[in-house]
Formats: sequence, C-alpha cells, structure tokens
Amino acid sequence: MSRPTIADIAQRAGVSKGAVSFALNGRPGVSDSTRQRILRVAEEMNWRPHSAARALGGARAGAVGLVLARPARTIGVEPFFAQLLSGLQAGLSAHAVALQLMVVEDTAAEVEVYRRWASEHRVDGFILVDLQLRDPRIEVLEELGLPTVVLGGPGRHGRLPAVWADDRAAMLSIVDYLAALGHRRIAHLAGLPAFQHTQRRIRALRDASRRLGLAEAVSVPTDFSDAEGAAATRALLARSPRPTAIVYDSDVMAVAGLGVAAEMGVSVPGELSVVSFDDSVLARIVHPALTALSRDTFALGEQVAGALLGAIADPSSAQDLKTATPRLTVRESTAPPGLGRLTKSV
Amino acid sequence: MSRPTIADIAQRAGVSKGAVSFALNGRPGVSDSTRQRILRVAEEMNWRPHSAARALGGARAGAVGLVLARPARTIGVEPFFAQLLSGLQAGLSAHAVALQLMVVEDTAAEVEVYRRWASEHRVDGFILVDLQLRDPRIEVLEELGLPTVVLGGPGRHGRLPAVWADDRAAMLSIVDYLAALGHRRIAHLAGLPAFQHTQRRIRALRDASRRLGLAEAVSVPTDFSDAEGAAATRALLARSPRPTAIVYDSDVMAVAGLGVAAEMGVSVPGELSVVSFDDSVLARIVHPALTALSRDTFALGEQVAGALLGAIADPSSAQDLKTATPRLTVRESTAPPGLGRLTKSV
DNA sequence: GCGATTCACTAAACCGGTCTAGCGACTGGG
DNA sequence: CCCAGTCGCTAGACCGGTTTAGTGAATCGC
Repeated sequence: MSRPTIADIAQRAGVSKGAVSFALNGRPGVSDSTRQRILRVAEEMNWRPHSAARALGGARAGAVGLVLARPARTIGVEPFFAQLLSGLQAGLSAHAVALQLMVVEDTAAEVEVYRRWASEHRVDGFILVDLQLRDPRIEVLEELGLPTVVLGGPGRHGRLPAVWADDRAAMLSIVDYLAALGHRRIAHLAGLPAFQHTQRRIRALRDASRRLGLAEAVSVPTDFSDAEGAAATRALLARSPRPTAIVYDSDVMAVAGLGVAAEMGVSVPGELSVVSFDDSVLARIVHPALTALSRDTFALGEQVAGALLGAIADPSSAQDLKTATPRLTVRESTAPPGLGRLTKSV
Repeated sequence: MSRPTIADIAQRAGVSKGAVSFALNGRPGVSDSTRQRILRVAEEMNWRPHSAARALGGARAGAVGLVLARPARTIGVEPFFAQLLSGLQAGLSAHAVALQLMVVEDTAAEVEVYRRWASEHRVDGFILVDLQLRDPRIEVLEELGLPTVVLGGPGRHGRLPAVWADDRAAMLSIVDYLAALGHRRIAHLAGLPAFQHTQRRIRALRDASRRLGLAEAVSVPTDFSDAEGAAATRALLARSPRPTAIVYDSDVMAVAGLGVAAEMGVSVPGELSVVSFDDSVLARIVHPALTALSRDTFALGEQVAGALLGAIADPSSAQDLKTATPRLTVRESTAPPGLGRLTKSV
C-alpha cells in the first residue's frame, strides 16, 4: 500500500473515520483504550497526514510566507538576510512549520504573490520586511486578513504587529562613542532612502550631531551594494576636510570602504575610523576587524518566527515586540582621530 | 463573498463545475465561446485556485523542497548557499513554483523531513545538496519516488539525475596556475571530509602535485568555519618550510586566512599566495582582493531549478547535466613566491 | 424505576477542486 | 436514412481529511 489514509486505519482498527480523526488529533470523543489502539495501528501503518486534505478542510496550511522584492542576485550578498533566514527557520521548524520563500522583482509583484498565496491557502501568515516610507503592502496584508508580522519599526505599519529593534538608540550610541573618542566630522553611508530604517538612522545621526555640537553629519544614500559603498567612500575621502569617521549601514559596504581607504592610503583606524551598523563574520574576519553594531540577527529571526506563530494561534494576542537594542562591539577599526598622522610625524 | 469557488463561477456562468474546470485549465471539452465566457466570469469574480484542493486531487503541490542539514547559524555565513538560493528562486518563480526551505540538525532529521513532505504531498520534488561519501539520503529519495535533482557529482548518486561542475578540472587549473608562477609548496584548506566534493578536490590536488613534481600537497580538513580556517592557517604558516601558497575551499576561510597572515606578518601575495575555491563579493572587497574560482553559483541554482522542473514534468527525461567548469579569476592575492622577501631586502 | 444526561462512537456532509462516464445533439459516411 | 462517431456539456464520484448530527448504551439523579 502506497500511503495509508485514515480510512485504512479505521478499517484495520475496526472503527469509523471520525473516531480515527478524533484519536489522532487528541480531542475528546473516543475512550482512552480505543485511542491507544488507533494510535498503535496508525504507528504500525506509518500514517502521515495529507497536508492538502487538512488544508482543504479549512485547517492550517503549515507554512508561512516570506516574499522579498529585491534583485535575486543581491540576496546572496547580504549576510543579514541569510542570518535572518536561519533564525526564522530555527523558530519555525521547532513547530514543524515550513517557510515558503519567494524572491520577486518589485513591490507590485510582491503584492501579487501575497494575494495569490493567501487565496490559495498556501500559507497561514506572512513576514513583512524592508518596510518602506509609505508602504502599499501594509494595506493589502491588512485586507487579506492573514496574520502578519512586520520586521521593523517603530513607525507606520497599520494594525500589523511588529518586531523591532531600537535603531535610533543604536545610532545614538555609535555617535556618542565616536564623539567621546574626539571625532567631530562623522559621515554616514546610508542604505536605500525609501526604507523607513534608513530615514530613522539618518535622523538619529543628525539629531545626535546637533546635540553634541558636531559638524553637520552628512548621510549619503546608497543601494547597499559594495560598488556604491566604494564609490561613495571615495567621494567622501576626497573632500576637504575629510570626515574622520564613517558609519556604514551594512557590513558589505563597510568592508568595501575599508578597501577604498587602503587604496587611497588612508590608514584605518589612524586617519579614519570605520563603524558598521551590521555585524557578521565579515566584520570579524577582515583586517582591521570592524567595530560593529551587534544585532543578533539570528535571534531576531527566531523572535519574528515566534511572534508570527503566536499571531497565527491567536490573532487577538498580537502586539509589538521590541527586541534588545543592538550593542556596539568595539574592534580594531576605531580610534581617536588624527592618531595616524601623529604616529607618522613622530 | 469571501472567496469564489468554481461552483460559484459555474452558477454565474450557467454551466457545470466540470465545464469551468475544463475552461480554466485550457483543456478540451468546452467550446471556445463558452470558454471565453467562463474565463470572463472567473476574472470578474477574481477567482484563484485553492492549492490544497488541487493537491488533494493528486495534482501538483506547486512547490519543491530543499532541506539543509547544517547548524542553522552557519547558513547565513556561507555566501555560496545564499547565492544558490537566489538562483533557485529565480528559476522556480519564473514557473510560479515556490521553494520550501527547512534547516535541520542532522542527516537523520533531514531524511525524516523528506519522508514527511513526500507523504504529505507538500512538494513535487527535492533538491539534494552536500553529497556525502556514502549518502544514506539517496536510497530514501529513490524509494520515495519523487523527482529529485542532486547538486554535485560526478559520482555515486544512484539513479538520481545530477547537476554538477567539474571540480577536478577546476582544482587542476588552480594548481597549474600556481605551479606556473613558481610555487612548489602548495597547501589546501579543505572542507568537511565527509563531502564528496572535498575528497574530489583533495585527490585532484594530490594528482596534480605528483604530475608537476611539486612537494606533496597537504590538505587540511575543516568544518568550513572562519574559526577553523584561521586556526589551520596559523598551523600551516608555523611550519618550516612553510607553504608559499594556500588554496581555500571557501571564501570565508580564505578571508580568515588573510587575516591570520597579516597578524603573523606574512605579506600577501609577497610571501604567501592565497586562492579561494569560491568567489563572491567577499573575495572582491577584501584587501588584497582574492584570486578566486568563479563559479556562477546563481546560474547554478537556476540550472538546478530548471533540471528539477524538467524532471517533474517528465521524470523519464531526467539526466545528468554538466555545468560550465569554474574559471580562475586572478586578482591581487597571488604572485610568484619569494617576491615579498625580495622587495623587502632591496 | 424511570426520564434525563452523558459517553463512545458512526454515518455522512463538507472543503474545492479534478476527472470520468454518460447523454443528447449534430455530423459524416455509406 | 440510419448508424457510428464526435462534440459540448452535465452529473457525480473522488481525493483525505474534519466536523456535525445522530444513535444506542450506560450512568445519573431523585
């Protein structure tokens, strides 16, 4: 027999399909002795539920959806995503929930996938990332009515619950640290300006600079690619006076910036301090090792998974969850400004 | 109405459910005029198929499975996987097929997921990666009977079709290049010894060394982590005489090795040439940029996706597919040996 | 001791599609 | 003109579960 069904079990155990269903799902309606017998038979026949049949009856699909609207090639580049994915996986597989992943070209296609998956009952919920300034996806997801957890905030994300880290506080801690080292000219290589977190970081840096009486901080938007990171770094280092510290929104860009500094003969951390807003192996293994904001992205993924599973189990329980504020891990790429020239002149 | 079914469409169009099914699936059984009318009504009502209902009838699940047996945290670290995933995605989404991804602890758990997904009709096929020496998964997948494509080979993978690149030729090209530069002592930081491709690379290096009359090449197995990459590099550089070139099986380890060399005062490429068997942004952005084997991993993913979709459409058509042999991209991390000491002494 | 309630279980509807058997109308061949 | 074959469509079984209404027996309360 290729695949036993509950009808087979019912026949073998001498009961009805309904009784088998009750027994297998641990709900009342059968006596303990019958339940045990049914479970034993099911075990013997190596029965597994047919997910489609279950889903058809209106039950869970046993999967959640993650749709990314980015050029497919760039996904592999970002350690952040890979880490997040790992964490999500860990959180989901513990509850035998699978992750349906799809990478699409743009937001329009992304919305289309949400609609399709929802109407096909393919997933029980969604994870929404890369929150934009006025995000059209929120409205769609609210309308679809499937449990959804937003990664990012605080900010505009409608009635959808969010899991977020305090980006603002994190950026402030970086600026405080650099200012304490003596830096007065801090630059910022930001990410895509359409993203909410990019704007939050830019604003936090500007506010902190004013408060501490630093030179007006310059934030340069990029597309997160190593190419733009390198180009923007080149432009910044060509300025006069040039910044003594640069904060990078991603570690890929920070490493690219490190390369540019070496190429231009600017010593790190002697003449330029480098801070990455993202930590990963990358930040650890380059030389000099990068001072970076350690956000446990893996744990973040786990938390998002947990929040989503919670929202699926009980939609009314959903609420925002603030995760640990990222902490600065100081390595070798930061130092007081001017140290490089000083040692040289000595 | 929350979600129109084909029964709703049938009623509205004044036909039977069967006719609607025929029309929507483009199969004969209805006249052109009726078909047009049904399609128009379906469009108006914004109908979408219910994937579970379809799957229940024995049709496609519309998804393929990828199970990785690795510690979840390490997935994020490997650019290779992220790239592969991107490529798979691209190949699959073009045909509206989703990817079910699951990360598990070990091979036993992996096999269990295969069984579960197959019996739950959750996927139409599998992608098998990280081929091991005597791989127990192959037998299981053959027994399950679902179309499966193996990534890696040539070698033992039963009757399952494989997509593979010529690792041996690639390794030979690296050794030829290093030997032509004048290197005689080449070391190799390999991956997990249980993997087939690790053994193939080790063997290729040994064979090439003999053929070219080089010193016996030493291959050090690792777990692919940056930590072991660094430790093994330290051990190699402490030898006397130390190797003048090291080939790393992954770029993460190569970058870690670069760091160790800097820390030990060994100049790259002056005193040590470094080659990575994997190319990614990582190899491009570090300093010195790494000479690396460029395997278009994204394209590889696309090819695997294509092969699997083909095998699903027509299982008898499945056959092995050899992809382009990776080519060496020379950057700044390789040079003739002894150059470093030479320039220093001048 | 008798009606009411609980308990264990069965039969069958149901979810939303696919697919097959069959039926009436039309067409073509001899 | 009649029979066979094709066309266009319908009715209904079917996939493998869940869930509800219903049934017979045992138990309870008074």
